[in-house]
Amino acid sequence: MRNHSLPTLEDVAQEARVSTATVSRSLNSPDSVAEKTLLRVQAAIRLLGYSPNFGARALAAKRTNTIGAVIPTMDNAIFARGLQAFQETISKNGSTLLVASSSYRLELEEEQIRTLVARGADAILLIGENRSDDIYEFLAKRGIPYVLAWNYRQNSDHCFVGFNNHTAAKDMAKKVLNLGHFKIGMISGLTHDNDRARDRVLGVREALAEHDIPAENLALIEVPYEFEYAGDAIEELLANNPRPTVVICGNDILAVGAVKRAKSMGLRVPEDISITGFDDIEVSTIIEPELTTVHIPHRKMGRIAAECLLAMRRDGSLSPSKELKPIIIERGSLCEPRK
Amino acid sequence: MRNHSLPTLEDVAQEARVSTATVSRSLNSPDSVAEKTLLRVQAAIRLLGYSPNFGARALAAKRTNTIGAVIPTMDNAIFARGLQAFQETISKNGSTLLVASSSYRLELEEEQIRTLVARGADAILLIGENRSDDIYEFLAKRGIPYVLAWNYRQNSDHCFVGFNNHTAAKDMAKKVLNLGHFKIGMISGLTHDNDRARDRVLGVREALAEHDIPAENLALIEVPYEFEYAGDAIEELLANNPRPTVVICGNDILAVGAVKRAKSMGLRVPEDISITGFDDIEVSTIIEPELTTVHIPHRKMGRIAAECLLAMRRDGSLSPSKELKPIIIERGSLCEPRK
DNA sequence: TTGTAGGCGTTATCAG
DNA sequence: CTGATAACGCCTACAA
Repeated sequence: MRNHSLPTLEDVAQEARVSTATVSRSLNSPDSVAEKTLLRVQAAIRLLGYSPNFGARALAAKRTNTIGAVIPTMDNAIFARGLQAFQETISKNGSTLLVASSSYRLELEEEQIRTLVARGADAILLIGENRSDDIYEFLAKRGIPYVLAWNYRQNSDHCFVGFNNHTAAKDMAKKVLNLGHFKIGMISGLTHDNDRARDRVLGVREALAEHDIPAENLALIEVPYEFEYAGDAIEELLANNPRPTVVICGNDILAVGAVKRAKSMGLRVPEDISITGFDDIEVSTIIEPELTTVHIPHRKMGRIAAECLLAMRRDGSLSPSKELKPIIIERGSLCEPRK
Repeated sequence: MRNHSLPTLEDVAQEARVSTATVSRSLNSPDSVAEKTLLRVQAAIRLLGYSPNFGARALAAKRTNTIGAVIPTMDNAIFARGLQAFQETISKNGSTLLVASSSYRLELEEEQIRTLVARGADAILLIGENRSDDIYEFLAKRGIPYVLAWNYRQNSDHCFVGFNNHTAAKDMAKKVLNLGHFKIGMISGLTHDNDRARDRVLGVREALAEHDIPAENLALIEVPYEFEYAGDAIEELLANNPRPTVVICGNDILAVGAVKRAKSMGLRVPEDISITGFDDIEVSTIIEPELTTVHIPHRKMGRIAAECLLAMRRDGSLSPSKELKPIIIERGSLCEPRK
């Protein structure tokens, strides 16, 4: 298992009886090489099983064709679909994807970003906008373009590719309120360090305010994005008096956990308690009843984020933000409150 | 967004009034540098905001500290949990993970592997063993260690970190048969190019044979790992006469799809039709009834695979294979056939 | 269209 | 413990 010193540009050059420069050109701009020469070089490359050395190439060309992404977690499906689309677009463009996950922890994310950059990532995908200015400065200083996905803001210096979490959540809340719900529970993800979660809470709050429902009518619990926590949370919410008739969840994972627990407590969903989700990931149609939730076009978001990033790297300029429109999907987990 | 030419080793050396060699040593083997000098160097590094250039480092050191992984898909949860654990272990060791997915396509996988290697991956995680010899030769020739996960074979030249799909599926089939089922349906993933799927089918077949059940009693359908396909498949199976009393599924995704469709056809699971899964991913406890399935210790597998890979890279020798033991988890989707 | 040659930022080998 | 200095493999003006 030793490193039988691989063939280099030089070896290929000798084999093809040309200079290393010509071999390099055959690789990077075949058009500028004579047909005959090109063929000879390619033959030599195949014969020797040559493939370029990444480090050397990165060093000389000052780019790696590598794009980094730091996502909060790979453990559940929230980011899976979007990331898959992102990666497909990236590799279709001849670049590779470097992934790291931060476990929703800011300091870890910062470290991962720096690592990716050190590893030569020449563009980066980040989730949301919530991180220290240091990092943005760090990236700016190195001229590394980045896209912030899963969120959207107007008039920002950043390039967002995502959706307005605030209005999306607000729309869902309005739908809930229009149905006649008056006493509301909400299970949110941890809002500390998470702008998406925070915006969703604010959206719900705003909807209540506009419907002249007192803020005390909203019982809010924050938990990590895990089934069990959501279960405990809904149990707590249901212990309130008067008990809420609906529980708005910050995402589908939480909603599924809440539905499961509610059912195991002997409640019927949605007759006894309505529950709504957010994201429209796979599980939302596996649970029974299926979740009424906010559909996010994850694949589209991933693809567009990739396109923006590639464009920014290519042109060296800031790409305009792209806003995607969430849609509420009505399935079975939300209905009118019982009289 | 300019590239204000970043500080180099040389800059740091000047600032700290030492040679570049000393700076390099301060970074890579701090112990071999005098306390005083070290402090001066570190101060300079901080002052200048220096961070080493990856390409140059890779070029000079002949290693990248990058580990690659090619998985069939990131789109569903099958590999998510294991990969997350893999990545955690990798990064705890100061290496980074490079991920690519092959969409279950062999030629794409080959391309991805070559790309990862070209990108400087100095060790690689692969799923299963089913690929051309060319690739194994390619890796061997470059001295790049690899681990094959999600499968296990004895007396192999490869390092496997996984489980015996054959016996795991066979055990499940035996449990089914011992319950008295006699007419069996099976929904498998596409076995072409997929050794895990193939082994699972073989395991089921073998169990039948040992129970003296004629091979014709097994109705087998192969489909891609997607809910809808599984739904169509079970519909087809249930149209058989006599109809099977149980459907063994190649994984949980298929099982969930099958359960959903069976229920929507008005059948009760498991009273009218038993259905079993494989993997024990999240969805298996979300569907109702919860899936009786084969539990695979995904996180453990990911962690161990990483440890093996790191060891192989460190020692330059083949690491022994590790076998993990699947366990059948009994939940509600399997019961005795009705008389 | 092709070749020459300098340089990219580190590491590693030797002396000192 | 520290400092020169030669690789490392490729890219890219610049020349021819």
